Amino acid sequence: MVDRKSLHAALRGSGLRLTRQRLVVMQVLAESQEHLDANALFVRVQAIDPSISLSTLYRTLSIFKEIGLVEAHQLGEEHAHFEAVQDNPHYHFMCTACGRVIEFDAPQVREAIRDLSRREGVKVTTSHFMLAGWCADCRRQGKDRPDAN
Amino acid sequence: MVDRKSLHAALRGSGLRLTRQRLVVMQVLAESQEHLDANALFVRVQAIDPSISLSTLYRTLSIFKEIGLVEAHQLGEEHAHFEAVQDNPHYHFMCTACGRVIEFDAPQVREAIRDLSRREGVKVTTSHFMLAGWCADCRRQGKDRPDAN
DNA sequence: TTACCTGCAAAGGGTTTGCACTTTG
DNA sequence: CAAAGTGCAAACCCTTTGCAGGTAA
Repeated sequence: MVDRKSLHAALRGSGLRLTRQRLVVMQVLAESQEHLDANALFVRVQAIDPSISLSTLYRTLSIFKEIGLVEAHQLGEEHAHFEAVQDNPHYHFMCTACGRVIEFDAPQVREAIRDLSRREGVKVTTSHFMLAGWCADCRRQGKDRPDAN
Repeated sequence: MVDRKSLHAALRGSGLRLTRQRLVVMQVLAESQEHLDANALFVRVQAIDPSISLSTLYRTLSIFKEIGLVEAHQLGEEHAHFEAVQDNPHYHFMCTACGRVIEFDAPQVREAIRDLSRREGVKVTTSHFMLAGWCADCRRQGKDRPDAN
């Protein structure tokens, strides 16, 4: 979803236009494997085109979210982080000591969704599964045992 | 955790005091089965004691969260909602059409956490699993098929 | 008595919006 | 050309904080 053509198509489908600004935002999203917040994205966007404003970034992210091109996460109870949508569903673990994010897949989550859908008759369209704790490195350094200091 | 005594004990354990305000907040939390945001809690708190301020409510929620008496959730990408901690872990489904929240348990989630911990060597301390979509009622009313209108 | 806690009002920080101008299709 | 999009600055909203006066233990 980096190329101009498919982005153009995705937007046109909702009566939206492809602008220079939206192309830049999508490019930045596609290039960032990390999960960036609006500010971090803004820095990268401005590196490409300093004339693009923060409001436009927010408006663009909101639109991309609506048409399913990006997802927003609330990592570690903080403010929103954004990520370009990928093929395989995946989830996040965040280390509360060092901030590292581990992406992982969990087929059990899909099972749980199927169970609930069957039991309650609901139709699930969005799922968030987010873990936090200590990563292996920080545990090794004893950061999970504050008493040991 | 409604009674004065155990709340007092829980607070004392962290060098905190039991005040009139904290007792009222805990009472409101314990009485609300729903998941209320700070404002909704504030209304109920004020119904009991109009002199309690919003800042105190926030400070109290923050303290209760720290000592593990309440949990905060980000339902439907909105702002924080609070809930008194219960015995059995449970998760939430929110209907995007009518706002109804269904609580459910999902043992698979615990499996997924075990898997990740084993695979990555992490220690999970917090887990959020949140689903959204259409509830059975709203599906019946065709709200999941906007095209059908 | 002395930390700790409170209410108030003001500040904070991320996000949204009104407006006049520009640009896409 | 009409409708949609943009930059700017101000507004918004939820939440946090400084402070001077209370209050639990």
